[in-house]
Amino acid sequence: MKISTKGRYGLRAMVDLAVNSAVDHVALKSIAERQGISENYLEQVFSSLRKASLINSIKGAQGGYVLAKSAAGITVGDILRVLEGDLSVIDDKTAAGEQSNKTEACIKGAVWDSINASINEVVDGITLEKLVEDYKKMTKSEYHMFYI
Amino acid sequence: MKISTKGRYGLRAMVDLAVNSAVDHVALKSIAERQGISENYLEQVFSSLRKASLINSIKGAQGGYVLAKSAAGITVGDILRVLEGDLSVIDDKTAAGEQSNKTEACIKGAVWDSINASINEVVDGITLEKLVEDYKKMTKSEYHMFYI
DNA sequence: CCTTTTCCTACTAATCCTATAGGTTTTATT
DNA sequence: AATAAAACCTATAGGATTAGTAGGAAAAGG
Repeated sequence: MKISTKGRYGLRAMVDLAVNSAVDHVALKSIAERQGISENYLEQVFSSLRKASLINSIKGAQGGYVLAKSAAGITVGDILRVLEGDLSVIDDKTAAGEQSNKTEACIKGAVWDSINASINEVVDGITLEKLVEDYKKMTKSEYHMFYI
Repeated sequence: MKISTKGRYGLRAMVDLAVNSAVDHVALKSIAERQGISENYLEQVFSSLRKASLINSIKGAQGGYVLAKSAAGITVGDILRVLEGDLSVIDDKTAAGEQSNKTEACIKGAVWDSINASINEVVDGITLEKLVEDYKKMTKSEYHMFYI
């Protein structure tokens, strides 16, 4: 029932990228440093995100990454599904295999399907843009707290 | 992001127990047979459920298990928390360790906390009694479909 | 007693997670 | 053209977790 580091790091990196790639593309190294994530490991995460067309890469020296579309058009669900696989609490194969059991079938209908639906509703309702706004508010308010 | 066999088997076994212990207590062996679960493995599951006071045991020959309280007083959340640990998608230690990271802190507030809340809302809103009713309806309707 | 059943603990094979390591290719800059 | 910076790719490995297996100890009914 846990989200792995791939999902957590990936989401953080996407927020970081959205915040920092507003002007220009961003090298993975700088994201890894800011977020305290191993460069090699983050590469694997970005590889998945790129193949899923959530980010684009510019190769070669002075290359880097940018969002493939606007932050408003990318949801947390889009990101997590790429990195965690589908977000249902029971995987489809297991469900299909045990569907012949009446007890399991009835639990699936009442419990698993409801949990899945509610998780998807949450993650599909939060855009990267929203997270960027939250982040900016947070850093802005800390600035005031410090200087006033 | 998956619920393990402990949670799935445990929930099935609890529904089975609720259905079959209405009259008398039930031997683990019979539940294991009906549900197609290894007896030894189900023992470990029941050990946890007993220690959490969700079921009571009668030791010795002709012994067995019964629900510790009415099916209406036991929720899916009660059962899953015993068998899966807490149902949050990020465990507390991880969250605390990375809380100093501003990006992570803002993701936690907007994403992880929301997912956790929605999962808990679902599982705490479904009682074992509800599942038993569903199960009975299901078997009843199959009976009609077959004979009419 | 003897059998049934709960209760307890140790072990293991397999899988998944979390990286690490090191190389290849592409491209801007000098 | 050479160099360096960066993306891109693949293999491997240690550790943790999962999903069970195995076998015996203790309790209680007949």
